[in-house]
Order: sequence, then structure tokens, then C-alpha cells
Amino acid sequence: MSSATQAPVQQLALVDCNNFYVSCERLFRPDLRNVPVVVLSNNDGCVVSRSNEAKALGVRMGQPWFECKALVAEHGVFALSSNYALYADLSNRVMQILSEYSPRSEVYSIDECFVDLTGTPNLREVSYAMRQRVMQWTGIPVCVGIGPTKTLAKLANHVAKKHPRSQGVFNFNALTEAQKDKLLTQLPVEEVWGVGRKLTKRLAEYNIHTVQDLKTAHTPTLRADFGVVIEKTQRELQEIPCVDLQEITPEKQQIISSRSFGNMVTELPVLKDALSTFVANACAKLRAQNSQAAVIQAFLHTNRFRKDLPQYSPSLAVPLPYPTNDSLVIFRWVDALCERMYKPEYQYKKAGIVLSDISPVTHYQGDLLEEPAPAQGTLMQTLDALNKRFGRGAVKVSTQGAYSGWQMRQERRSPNYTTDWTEVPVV
DNA sequence: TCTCCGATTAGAC
DNA sequence: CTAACGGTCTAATCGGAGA
Repeated sequence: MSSATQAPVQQLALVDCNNFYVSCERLFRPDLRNVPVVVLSNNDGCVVSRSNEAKALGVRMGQPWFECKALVAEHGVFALSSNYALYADLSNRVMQILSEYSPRSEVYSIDECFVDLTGTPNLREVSYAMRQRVMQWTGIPVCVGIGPTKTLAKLANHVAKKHPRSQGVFNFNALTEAQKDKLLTQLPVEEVWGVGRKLTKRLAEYNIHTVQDLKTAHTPTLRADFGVVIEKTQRELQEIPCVDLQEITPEKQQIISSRSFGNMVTELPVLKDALSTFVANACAKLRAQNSQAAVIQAFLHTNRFRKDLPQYSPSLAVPLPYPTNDSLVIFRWVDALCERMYKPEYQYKKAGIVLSDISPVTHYQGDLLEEPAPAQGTLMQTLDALNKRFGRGAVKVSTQGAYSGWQMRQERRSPNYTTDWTEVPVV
């Protein structure tokens, strides 16, 4: 192969915040440093973030909180409800800092960012400086993994996190071929991005246990038996980029708003009250990306963990005569769907709505055979503006909030230190 | 037989 | 209040329906 066609090796960094939600909480609670801390999911159900001390005690990711109660009694694990307003705000600050290091970056999740550092002189120093700056300006600890592909950058980040000797930075590209082989042979295949529990099990039947096994597996067999996703993953492990950096966030194709209830719900008006809140949330997101939806779906769930109770999980979708993003219009449909699904003999634990068939808002194309779409806008724009200014839920549609009893449990939420003056404790 | 569509599955975080 | 197990999102795949 001629060197002219050889693309230069990417120096792609994956920056990942350490124990992100716990780290956010600790910023304002120095007393929680060096003690086991966990952050719980919505409804205070499962553990979604753990401090190193909590990990050491054996608290598993996603573990139901009530299962950990023994550990609490024994070791005093401190639990907090999740506070997404706080995490989103700190995330934005971290991402802002990282974006200064390269014109090409991708915010991959609330606590992760890919940064293309290709061509950066003194890569090693810059990586440490980046980490140091995020710590200094936000107080959030991060680790940096560098590789020639996204998959290897993620793997490198894992190594940086796991080995204290790396000081929070690990560059796969700096390894010799022999060192790469040795490292990949030591890493279990489930550490690879895109290889989850099910796949790990199936790969084991093919004697693929380590990352190196996957990297060197017979490609046509892999493709035929496991599909195109794994083939791409294998290529990425072989240092051939297959997953592009997504510099611009694509608009959502589907918007879901759903929640488990704090208590079981049996009454129709309570379900409708919850659903009207979900409609308000989903529609606000829809309008924020200047889109409209053509299909509306609603669903109900009984508690699937209560084997002693009868189960019922209906779901109904309706294609709209014309797409809309008007909360009131959408709620009228959801209301009707709920009426049709509701059966009084069940106890409901969760409900939600899905907006799909999403398209950008365009000027209405006249069609003699269709009803004209009503003028969209002013009321919803005003509602969004007021809620933005005074906080979500400041202005609601009249069906919202008449009934309670469905709201999630959130018994241990921290104050919104960074986004709401009224919640900052007075010293 | 081909294509399209909805439902299901798997994964990430 | 004394039981209790998240929420969103994407892409691939599969089977059936309809052309």
C-alpha cells in the first residue's frame, strides 16, 4: 500500500467523568468525601452511581436499593436521590471546557465526550492539562483514554480508570505491537463498547473470551453469526475507524416520557393527571428541537415484580391526521387512548407516552383533501417561554396537577445548588 | 418473491 | 409509610402482510 493513501492515525480521546453523579453531589457536600455514597435512579429504585468506597463494598451498578439495606446498616452507605438539574448543569460546564481543546468533539453522554486531538503537539502533556483544568474549574475528576478509533479510545479510558498508575490518562497509540497484544489479551471481552451480557455469553460459545480473541476472530463467521455491529466493533479493535465522530447532535427520532409511580395507582383521573405531565414534558422537548410528531402512543404497566398481582401492560398508538407539537392537541389524543386502555381492576405502577414519526416543523403544504392544520404556535411558545423563565412546571395545562399520588419517590434529593437560588442553603 | 412495517432485541449510560 | 427493582434512546433484525 502506498503511504499516500494511508490515513494518519487518529488521536481520539474519550474523556469520561469518574462516578459522575456522586462526584457532582460531593462538590457541595465535602463531608461525603471518603465515605461510601450512592445515587439512586428515579423513584429511588436502583443504584445508578457509586463512589469507589461503595463499589468496594460490593454495591452493584443497577442494584435495587432495598437489596443494599444490609450494607447501609453495616457500613453506613449514604444514598441520595438523583438530581438531574444539577448533573446537567455541571455536565455543560465540563463539556464547555473540553470543547476548547479541539474543533472536533462529540458529547456522547451526560458524562462522556470524544475529543479529536489528532495533530496536537505534546499530546501527553495536553491530556494531563485537560484533566487538571476540568478538576480545577469544576471540581469533577475525569479520566482520558486515547486511541485510533472510538472503540479503542473507550477501552483506553477503561484502563485509565482502573489503573491508578496511569494517573488518569492512558494512550493506546503509544504502545508497541507487543504491548497492545498483551493488554488486549488481559482484558475480558465484555469491556468492549457494544458487547453486553447476552453477547458475552454467546461469544464464549465461540471461545471468544478476551478482547484479543475478538480482534483476531474469523471475520466472516463473526459477521454471519453475530451481525454487522460486531463486525464493525472488530474492525475498530483492528484500528480501522468505522464509527464516525458525531459533531452535530441529530434531532431525536422518538421522544419518550414515562415514569414509575411512587405508589400504585388505580384511579383513572390520577393516571390522566400523570399522563398530562408526561405530555407536557415530551412536547416541550419536541418543540425545543423545532419538530412535530405524527404518531402518538400511550402505555400503562402494572408492577411486573409483583408476581402475586394480575399483570396488564396495554399500549395503544394513534397516527395523527396531521403532525403537531401542540400539548393540548396531543393530550386530547392521549386522554382518549388512556380511556380505551384503562381497566379498573388493575393496580398500575408505571405509565408513559411516546412521540414518534418526528419531522421538522415546516410550513403547511396545502392539500385540498386534508383538513387544514390549525395555526400553530403562540400559546405553546408563550408556555415554553414562561416555563423556561420561571422553572419547569410554572405554567401548566388545566388537566395537570389536580390529582396526586402518582409522583415518584424522591426522598433524598440534594438542593439545586447551581441552578436555583432558592435552594441554596443559607449559612 | 420482494419490500415494507411493526415488534422485538440488545446495548449504552 | 413499613414495601420497595430507572428512563431514554438508537440500530439491527425478524417475521408477517401486502404488492
